[in-house]
Amino acid sequence: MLINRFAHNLKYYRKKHDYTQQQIADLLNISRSVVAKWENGHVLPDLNNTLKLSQLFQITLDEFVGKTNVTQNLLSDYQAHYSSEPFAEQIDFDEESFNYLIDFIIKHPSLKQQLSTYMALSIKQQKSAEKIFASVLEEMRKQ
Amino acid sequence: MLINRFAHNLKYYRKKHDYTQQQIADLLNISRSVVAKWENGHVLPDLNNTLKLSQLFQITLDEFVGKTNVTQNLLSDYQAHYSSEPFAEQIDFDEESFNYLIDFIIKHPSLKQQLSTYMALSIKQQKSAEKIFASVLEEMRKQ
DNA sequence: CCTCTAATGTTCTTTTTAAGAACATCATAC
DNA sequence: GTATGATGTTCTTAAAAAGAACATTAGAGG
Repeated sequence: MLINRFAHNLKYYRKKHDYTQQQIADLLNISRSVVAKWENGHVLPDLNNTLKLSQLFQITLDEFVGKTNVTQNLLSDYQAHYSSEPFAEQIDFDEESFNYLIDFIIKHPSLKQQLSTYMALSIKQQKSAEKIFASVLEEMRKQ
Repeated sequence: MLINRFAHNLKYYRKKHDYTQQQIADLLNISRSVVAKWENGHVLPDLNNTLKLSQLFQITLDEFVGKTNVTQNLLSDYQAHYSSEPFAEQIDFDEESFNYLIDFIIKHPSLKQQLSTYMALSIKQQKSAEKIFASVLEEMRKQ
């Protein structure tokens, strides 16, 4: 979902450059609450402001909206490693979403931490946890 | 002016691909006259439609809006994006565990599916889900 | 622990801008 | 010249975002 990807990326790059929302708002001559709504996925900005933000952060628009496969070089390493079946086909088939997944995790340290915790659990615990996650996610997906 | 550059580029690429305005409109599920207004610099499209157009024409968003200095090497982009703290150190120091994480996800399709579901939630829902996951994982880690 | 302040998130109203329908014009083939 | 497909414009409506005000959170310092 574009609005989510944009929200994540805006927040990520803003913090990376150590700006407050107010500072961004001042630079764009808009209200600070608008920046908050962009970052929380409530609204999308117009093209003008999107372009200005990309220039401010010195990233491409494609990166900003999560279009470019910025992790492609990393992924090609894994493709080489997993060139035998059946995983090669899996990667090829889901390449787009898989890239996004990697990028997402890189930008969400807390998620990465949770995944690390999850991986450190026993298999049995992992299965239990997975059932819980599945239920939670399914209920939320329905809303 | 962005609106002019966009207009010019849209018309150029549409004709290059031999589409009519009606065909573009059909692909985007919008009125044909809207495409005309985009092409004549009366209005700018939203980000969703801009992205769809760039994908349809297989051009970058940056080219579409006429943004300059877009030709960076993909690898250097990747390194630049992740080279500053705290993520550079994280990648450097945790590269092994990051590799393991990727490896783990590839080998657990159900986990990957759940992550995809998670990423498709709204930002608000993601935050709620994350709190639940954190609690569950913390309790399990203690056992 | 509490307090304070800066920073951020949300809601409701207003504003702005774009979408759409209808009409007008242009381009091209015959 | 006509006909038709394609495109351009105008006016109204709709949709989405902006903004102001309020609410909540995060973190520093005592």
